[in-house]
Amino acid sequence: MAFAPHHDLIEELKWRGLLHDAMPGTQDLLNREMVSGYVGFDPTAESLHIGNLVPVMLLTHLQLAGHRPIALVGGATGMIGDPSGKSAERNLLDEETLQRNVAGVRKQLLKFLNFTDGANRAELVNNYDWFKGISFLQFMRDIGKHITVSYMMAKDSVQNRLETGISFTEFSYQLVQGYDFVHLLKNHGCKLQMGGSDQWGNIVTGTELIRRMGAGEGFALVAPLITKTDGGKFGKSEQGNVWLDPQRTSPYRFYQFWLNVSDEDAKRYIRIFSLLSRPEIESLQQQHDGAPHLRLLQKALAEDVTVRVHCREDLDAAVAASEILFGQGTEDSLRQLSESDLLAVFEGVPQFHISEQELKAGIPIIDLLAEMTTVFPSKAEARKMIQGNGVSINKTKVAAIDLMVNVDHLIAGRYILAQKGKKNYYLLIVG
RNA sequence: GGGGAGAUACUCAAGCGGCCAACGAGGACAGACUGUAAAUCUGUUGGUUUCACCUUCGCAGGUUCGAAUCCUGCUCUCCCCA
Repeated sequence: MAFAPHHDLIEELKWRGLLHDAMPGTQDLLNREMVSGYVGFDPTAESLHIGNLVPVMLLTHLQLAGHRPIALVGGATGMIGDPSGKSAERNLLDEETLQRNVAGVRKQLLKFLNFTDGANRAELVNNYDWFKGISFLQFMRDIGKHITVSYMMAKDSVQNRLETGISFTEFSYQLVQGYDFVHLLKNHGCKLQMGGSDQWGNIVTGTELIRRMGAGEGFALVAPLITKTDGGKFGKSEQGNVWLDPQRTSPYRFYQFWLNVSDEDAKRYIRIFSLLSRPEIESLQQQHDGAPHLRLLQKALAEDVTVRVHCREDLDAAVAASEILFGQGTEDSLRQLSESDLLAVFEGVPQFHISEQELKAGIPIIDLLAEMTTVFPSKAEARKMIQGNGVSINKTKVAAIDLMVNVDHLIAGRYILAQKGKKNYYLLIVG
């Protein structure tokens, strides 16, 4: 039976801004047969972060086009360390951490693809499974023999490290990753490797190894590095990395991250990170240009990504929280919330506990924010911020520096909402 | 081994005996304007019991009424010659 892709993947990726480069022949291959393609994920942490979402999207689009995605967790490569983009040798992760990371990443990847139905159902593999049976000598003889040192030296990832130093371990990395490709081609019929553009060098070593080992032909496709228009690094918020793990980055913060993207970035990101169709996106963009203050693009983007990474309920809660915190929220509307609603809204917000005794006596605002809690690192800073009109209690600006906070400020009997600037909330709980 | 230069707050970078908690730039945070955007403007960017006091200028001592600034030793970095 002749294979027909659901659509031209390369064209789709191009339009979405997800295509940086592809090896010649890749497009033909994709339009000719059902292709298995893989992406590798390094278990450098227990959770993926939103930067990893880009290669995840490549797999997702691969599957949507009717091809078969393979997600690889680098249990073996993670033991070596990829020198790409690193300016210095890294410490090796201990095995226990590595195990935990592999398990964490694995679990997250399962969410994004269809692993159960259809001929093109996804597959999840761990390269440790095939590397654990290969001895060092075997590797040197069977694999290392095919690639020359000068070939390996020519890679940017290695070149950039010649001055500062690179261990043999990291130098060898590309061979290890390269062999993954050979293995997947032989055992899973996987002809395509995808990844971020920083992986191009490693991927090409793989296709080269395939050719020289006479294993057939490998193809490659990489996505561009995601940037921010203002030059900052993508994927960082004030709180640091934006993780997929709700324990590390709450769904609320996650949602807020996308909602806060600039107009320029939103136009690019919605193509890259959402699964909305081209007509939907184009229509949204048009509406957005007509009424930019409504931020339809950001909302659609945030909604789509939050639902896929977390779930519909988490999105609803995040939207509700955002509504209260940034909408027409006033002290009155806050006071009308029930305790359970309040807790739901502030689930992802940092919380502090304070004693009822002290509150009854009244606590100077400065002490409350800098001493009893760590909203501010020092009293001086708290004082300056209050004087600069940057602090609110229960959505009401603190005007007096010597404000005494007492039981009258409690909401729902035991909460106080402290706010630093416009976007930073803290929930103080009595008891 | 010989000679030279340097180490200042998140980063870069002034200061070279008192006017220095330390110019300036970047970054970060906040305020105003907006749209929880961008740009722009403004403020803050050691601590405290804040009109004053205390701890900071690689580390340890010393000179001096007084040191980031001068002297001695130590540690580290960079450059030149062997």
